Amino acid sequence: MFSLSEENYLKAIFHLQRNKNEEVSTNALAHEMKSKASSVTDMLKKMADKELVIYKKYQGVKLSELGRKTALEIIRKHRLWEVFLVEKLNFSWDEVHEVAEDLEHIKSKKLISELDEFLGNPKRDPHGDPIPDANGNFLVINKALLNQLNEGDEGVFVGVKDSSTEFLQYLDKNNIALGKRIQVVEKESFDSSMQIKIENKATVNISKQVSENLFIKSI
Amino acid sequence: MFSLSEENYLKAIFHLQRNKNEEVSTNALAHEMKSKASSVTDMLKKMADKELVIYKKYQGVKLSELGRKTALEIIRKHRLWEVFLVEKLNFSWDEVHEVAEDLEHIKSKKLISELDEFLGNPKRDPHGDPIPDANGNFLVINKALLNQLNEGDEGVFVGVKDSSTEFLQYLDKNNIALGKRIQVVEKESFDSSMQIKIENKATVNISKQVSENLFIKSI
DNA sequence: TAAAATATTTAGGTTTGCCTAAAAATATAT
DNA sequence: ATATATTTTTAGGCAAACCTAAATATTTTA
Ligand SMILES: [Mn+2]
Ligand SMILES: [Mn+2]
Ligand SMILES: [Mn+2]
Ligand SMILES: [Mn+2]
Repeated sequence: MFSLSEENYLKAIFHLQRNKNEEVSTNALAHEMKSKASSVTDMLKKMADKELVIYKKYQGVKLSELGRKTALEIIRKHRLWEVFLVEKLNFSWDEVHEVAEDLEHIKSKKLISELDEFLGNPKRDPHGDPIPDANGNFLVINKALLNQLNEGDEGVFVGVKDSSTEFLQYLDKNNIALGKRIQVVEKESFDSSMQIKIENKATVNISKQVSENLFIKSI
Repeated sequence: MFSLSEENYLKAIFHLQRNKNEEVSTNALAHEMKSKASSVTDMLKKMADKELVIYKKYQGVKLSELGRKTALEIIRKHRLWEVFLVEKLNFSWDEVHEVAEDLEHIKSKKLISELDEFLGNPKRDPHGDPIPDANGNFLVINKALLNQLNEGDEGVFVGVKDSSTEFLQYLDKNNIALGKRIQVVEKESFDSSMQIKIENKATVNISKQVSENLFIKSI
């Protein structure tokens, strides 16, 4: 249906749009795609012709309904494969992204619906991100970034914003795993670092860079 | 490492070479790749530069050691994915080929070694073809095509030569499945058709086209 | 063994998805 | 409001993997 490159553009635009309906800039997209602005302009013209995106010169781009639907299909596949790799093939959560990046482009309706069922219709991937169903619907959970909580607040760690290998390995090392209960013990206004308690046991000090990449669901 | 197209060429050359060390002709390869002779000549020059093949103008082509090793890696992946699809995702043996054709190009050492283990290190794929191990070694079984047997001979059905959807579905319909014992009841010299007995029960009449595509291991 | 048939290669294009450099539009600062 | 900086687009190219048509080699046949 669509080329590998088109699919990757769709995903990138989707992620840059976030929930909002905002336009995405050529430069932002070039950065996300690790490519050049001129290449992006090229591609956006082609994708607009195919009605995958709404693009107006100098005005940025957003996904059309078709584009959004297609992006969600790819994200569904990406996240299902990540679950497969972790649950069935002993991958750790910091190893799955690269491989899923390729697997997400395999085109077979049956493959993905059977995989979904084989995995027990999981609702979230190993990083806590929601897995869209076959119609593109997914659960939006009420979560906040840890750095927005106040002293004494507590909640459950439900997702990461940054899912780079380095960050995930840092979390492993500090025993910060999905599903664990986290309490803000102290906030240092000077550098925005935080002291947190994990599962009422270990107390760790984390930098602003860490706390602004952890999603917490309040309880 | 190598492009999707290069990998498909390697596999095609491997299959056309069969066990023999014979040269493969440009035309044969074009036919196998569903492409044109001129495109094949183009590609062979590039692949020879990369030392994947040994190619001499007008003389045909064969795989280098590197080419053979790489081809076997792709075949290993193809067949492991086929097993996965049949054993874990409820695909039937006539549905797996197309999807495996794409999955075989995913590049991850860990993925394939873990998949192998997850599947219990299978030795054959759903069509009876041997699965090479990580070093490219595989079992060669002593088998013959059914049409080469004589009246009264018997053996076990261990593989198909033609693995097209149509042929596999024909076999399903006639209850001819891998592992079943087959006995030649009668051979019609006129049209080379055969009457065979399956598991000492059903007697079926099969055409030459069928019998020359079934591999039998004598017992 | 020479003509005819067939197979293979070369020449010259196309499309996709990239690139650099230059031009044009938009945004920011004075 | 104008000058400057930044962003975006256009122009012109490139490599991969195809294609058709024409040229050349090889094989077959008479
Ligand atoms: Mn991708
Ligand atoms: Mn993920
Ligand atoms: Mn393939
Ligand atoms: Mn097979």
